[in-house]
Amino acid sequence: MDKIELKKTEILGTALNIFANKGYHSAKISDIAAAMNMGHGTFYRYFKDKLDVFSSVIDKIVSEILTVLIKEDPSLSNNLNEYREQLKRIGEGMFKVFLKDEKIAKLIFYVALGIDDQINSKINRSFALFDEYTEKYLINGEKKGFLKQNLNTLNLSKAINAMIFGAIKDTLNSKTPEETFSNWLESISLLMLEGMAS
Amino acid sequence: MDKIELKKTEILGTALNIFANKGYHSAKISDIAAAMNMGHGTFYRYFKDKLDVFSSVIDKIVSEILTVLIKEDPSLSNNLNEYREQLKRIGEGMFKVFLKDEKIAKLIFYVALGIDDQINSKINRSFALFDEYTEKYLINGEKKGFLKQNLNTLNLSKAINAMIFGAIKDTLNSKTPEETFSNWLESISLLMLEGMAS
Amino acid sequence: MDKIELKKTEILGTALNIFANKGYHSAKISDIAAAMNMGHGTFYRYFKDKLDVFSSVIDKIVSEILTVLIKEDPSLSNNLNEYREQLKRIGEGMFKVFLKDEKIAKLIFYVALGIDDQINSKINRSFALFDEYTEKYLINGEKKGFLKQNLNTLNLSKAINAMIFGAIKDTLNSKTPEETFSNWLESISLLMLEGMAS
Amino acid sequence: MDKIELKKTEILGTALNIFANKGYHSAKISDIAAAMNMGHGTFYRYFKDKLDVFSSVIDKIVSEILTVLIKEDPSLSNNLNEYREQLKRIGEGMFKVFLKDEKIAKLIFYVALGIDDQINSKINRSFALFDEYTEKYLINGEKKGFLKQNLNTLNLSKAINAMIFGAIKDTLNSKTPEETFSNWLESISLLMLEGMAS
DNA sequence: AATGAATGAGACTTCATTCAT
DNA sequence: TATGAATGAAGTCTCATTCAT
Repeated sequence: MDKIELKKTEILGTALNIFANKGYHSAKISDIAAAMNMGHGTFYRYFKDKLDVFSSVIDKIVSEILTVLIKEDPSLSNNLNEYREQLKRIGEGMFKVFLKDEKIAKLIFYVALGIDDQINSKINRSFALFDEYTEKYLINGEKKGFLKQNLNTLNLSKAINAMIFGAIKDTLNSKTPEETFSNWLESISLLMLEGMAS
Repeated sequence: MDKIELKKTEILGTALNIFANKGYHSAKISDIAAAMNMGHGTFYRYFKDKLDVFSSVIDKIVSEILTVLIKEDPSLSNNLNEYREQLKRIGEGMFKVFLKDEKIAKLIFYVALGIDDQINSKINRSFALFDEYTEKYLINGEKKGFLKQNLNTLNLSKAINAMIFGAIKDTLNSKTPEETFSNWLESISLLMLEGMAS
Repeated sequence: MDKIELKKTEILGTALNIFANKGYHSAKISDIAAAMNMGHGTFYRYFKDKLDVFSSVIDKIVSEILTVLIKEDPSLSNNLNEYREQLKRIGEGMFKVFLKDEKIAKLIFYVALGIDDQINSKINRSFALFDEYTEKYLINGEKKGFLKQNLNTLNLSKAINAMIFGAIKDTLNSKTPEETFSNWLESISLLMLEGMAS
Repeated sequence: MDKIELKKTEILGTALNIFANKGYHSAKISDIAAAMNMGHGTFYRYFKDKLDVFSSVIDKIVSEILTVLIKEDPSLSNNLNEYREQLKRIGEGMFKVFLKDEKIAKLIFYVALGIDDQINSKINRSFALFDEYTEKYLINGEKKGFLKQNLNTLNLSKAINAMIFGAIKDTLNSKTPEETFSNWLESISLLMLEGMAS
């Protein structure tokens, strides 16, 4: 990574913080530059304009998340118990990515929405990727026989991810994030596997 | 409703459209005024400032949603089949509110986020109300015995609502909204009641 | 005085208060109308525009002051002692006019300045009248022999009036107006008659 | 003085002219910017807002006046003749400050009044300083014996300053300022020292 | 005669972006 | 390469004045 790439990365980190704290419109280029201890004109040597940094911040976040996601092999689990374990691991991974630095979740779930159509579809595409990935687990479970057959796997994946993202948003506002998230995981697990019917 | 109240309502409707189309920051007061065929100074006879209209738009939406929600009596269903029917009715109610005019969903789920702390907490409070309301159904099911006992009803309600809101957002982007939403409902229903485990 | 004249007078009184409290630019026509319990459109039936009321308020004040001034006959006093008495009476008259309703002084000495050239010259002309009137006393004193001969009466009148207006302004800001004003009168009297040289 | 300080000073000079010509409310930021041949956004790099420049203009004027005032030592004169000479010098100093650039007097005596409470008290405080300074001369004269004993020095100082400021205002409107001011000084001197009584 | 809804000119202020140094 | 002074488009809001009722 050359010097320029290095500086860009540094700016992205700073910008992420500022955007998460202030929102897109209230964050000023000069805020970012000031936080970097550089003249705000210098900013434009590294990014075309404000939307360019923001877009890059989103890119970086999405790719980080996908990196974590990909670590786990969807075809690993062979029975319900192993799947339960796997779910727990995935959940913990998500927790680490999103909540270790809550700025990331704030950006993806709040700040990035409604700024620009390009950003919108970028985020939608990422969520679609998440959905596809989750689906792989369901397909594995179907194949291995520990999940029901003929599930509408894509739809179910979307529903599961909706719960996961709900968990993350709720945890963001919680004063006891670890506990909150763990409660969510339990509920999600119950709904996914046994359902609530007696 | 007197003349002023009437005009305010009319402005609110127009503002909802403009905000949904352009987002909060890109929507100009003069856009709203132009769409109403009135001078932009006139706007300020009816609302204190930009945030005031926006806030009022949100209020109106939330109250409309709650009105629909309250129509259904949570203690109505006595067994799983009746509950399934009820779920379907609720889903269709939501569908009508949010998707009849997709602007409403766009505003609540995209535009309103991250503008202002007051707006944020207003929306959070509404979501909390939705959660409480959903919980009533679960408690009824527990009491009547067609749902498992000792469920963590609040957490489960949040998870269920996360799915419902996920359904709405997904449907917003869909080209065949009715079908999309109906698929979602089926998946939600499966997860809620039986789960996916074989 | 017909009905219209009556209403105009009433508005002038109200306007005087509002202008004195808020200053010319911060006082709104609607403030005046509201204080009169009338629609602000009605205002324009009685006065051409904002400057018109303000100008009329000034006119009214000036004419009131002149009325008080003229009451005293400059040629009344025949010796220094009578003149001293007369000075005291004049001072008390000023005190009554300006300080009974301190709004009047505030308007003339603060609010009215720098609004408009026409207003400026109107006020300057009034002050010139005061000067001329004061001069009559000096001329009388000269003639009667209790003042020095060959005084530059006009200049001295201006200087004396400057002190009197200084007294009024200072008294405006004082917490013990009566005492403050009486101290001023004493000093003015000393300077006018004996001077400070030992 | 660095570059920024230099530019601020330049703007202050321009602003003084514009405010004196148009008055506070009619003077637009864009007037100042145009007179400086700069974009009106540039103005805000140097001053927070309109009131900020105005306040700074006043500060500058007051400090200039005080500088002139302090030059003369109140304890310098030892007898009436020396005091007369001194009075003349002070008068000429004032004349130079205020009337060399009549804008200054216009601002202090007309424009600055009634804009803002902070400005008001700033100006009142300056006038109080003038009074205190004038009082020092009287006290010196009392001590040296060429003025009467037991004078109410503060009150007399206020009265004297009122005459001086009256002189300045009158001179502002005069077509022969030097002559007008010199006439005033003579009258003031007469009143201060001998009085008019025969 | 009285009203007050409507108007829009006009002023302030912000901040992304440019560019000369 | 870095800077930060300069810019001006753009948007919010106010309020004197008009005019239809």
